[in-house]
Amino acid sequence: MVRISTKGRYGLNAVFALAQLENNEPLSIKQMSESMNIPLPYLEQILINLRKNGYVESIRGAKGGYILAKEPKDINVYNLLLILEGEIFPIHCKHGDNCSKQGSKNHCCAGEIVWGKINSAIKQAIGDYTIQDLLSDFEN
Amino acid sequence: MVRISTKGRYGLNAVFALAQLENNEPLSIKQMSESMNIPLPYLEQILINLRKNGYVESIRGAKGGYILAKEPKDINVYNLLLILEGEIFPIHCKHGDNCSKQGSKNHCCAGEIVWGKINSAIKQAIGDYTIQDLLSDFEN
DNA sequence: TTAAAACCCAAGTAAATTGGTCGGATATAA
DNA sequence: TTATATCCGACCAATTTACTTGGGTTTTAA
Repeated sequence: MVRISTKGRYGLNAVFALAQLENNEPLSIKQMSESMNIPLPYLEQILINLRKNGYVESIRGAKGGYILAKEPKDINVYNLLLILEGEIFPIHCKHGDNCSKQGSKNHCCAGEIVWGKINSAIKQAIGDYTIQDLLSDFEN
Repeated sequence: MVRISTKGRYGLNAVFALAQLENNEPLSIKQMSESMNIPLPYLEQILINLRKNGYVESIRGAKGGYILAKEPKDINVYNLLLILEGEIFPIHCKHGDNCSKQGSKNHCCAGEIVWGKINSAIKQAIGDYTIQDLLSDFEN
C-alpha cells in the first residue's frame, strides 16, 4: 500500500553516492550500477530525469559521468522523492465520483480524513530533511 | 508511490458505514455496494477478510448482512488498514541484497533511514486513531 | 583519425500488483 | 420451497512497475 518504488530507492542512493564523493571526478553510470547492482540502462533513465530536474550535472564522453548540481544541504529529500516517483501521496476518493449519499451523510469519503493525516505526517517527517542531514545521520 | 488501494478505501468506508448505523439491523453487501458504487463481489471479498479478522460479524440468509463486531472506539484505523492492505510500509532494501560496499561505507542503504522516518511518522499519525475518532472528525 | 568510453533517448516488453469477475455451495426468513 | 443472503476458491483483465533494446551523439586518449 505504501511503498517506494525502485526509482525512488535507486535515485536516492545514486544522489547519496554522488554526495559522498570527495574528489571532483565524475562518477559514471557504470560504476554506480555495478556498485549498487542495478541494471545500467535503468539507472541511466533515472539519472537523465535527475539531470532534467537540476539535481545532477552530466559530463559526456570518455571519463565522463555525473556530479551533483547542488550542495547536499540544498537537496531536500521530500522534493527529490517527488521528482523520482512522480507523485508522493495521491488522494483518490473524489467526492461525487465513487460516492453517493446515504441518509444525511456522505459516508464514503471518510478515507480522505485518514489520507490527509498520513500525507501531512510524511511531509512533516521529511519535508525539511536534506541529503546533508542524511549524510550526518548515516555516520552514526 | 504512496497510495492506498481500493481495498483499503472500500474496506474503511464499509466499516465506517456500519459504524454509522443506529438500528441493530445488519447491512447487506448489496446495500453497501450500491450506496458506495462498488462491485458487489469485490466488496464481498473485503468483508469476508474483515470477518475473518474479527472486525465484522455476518448474518447469513435472507435479511442477513453485516454488523460491527467491535465498538468504534476499539477499532484502530492503522491496524484496520494493515488488515485491508496486507502491509502498510514495507521496507525493501535488505542489507547485502541489493548492496555492495564502496570505500568504507555501504551507501545504498541510505534509503532505509528515510523509509524509517516515514514509517514512524505514519504510525504516529494514525496509530492511535480509531473509528470513533473518525466519526467525531466527520461530524465537523 | 579512429576506437573506446561515456551520456542521450524513444520505444518496446516482461513481471508483478491491483482490481475485479464467475460459478456454485450453504444458510435463513417468509 | 423460494427468494435473498453470505461463503469461497479460482480465474481474468487492467494497470503499474521494472526493466530491455537499439539506436544515437559527444568526448577523450592513443
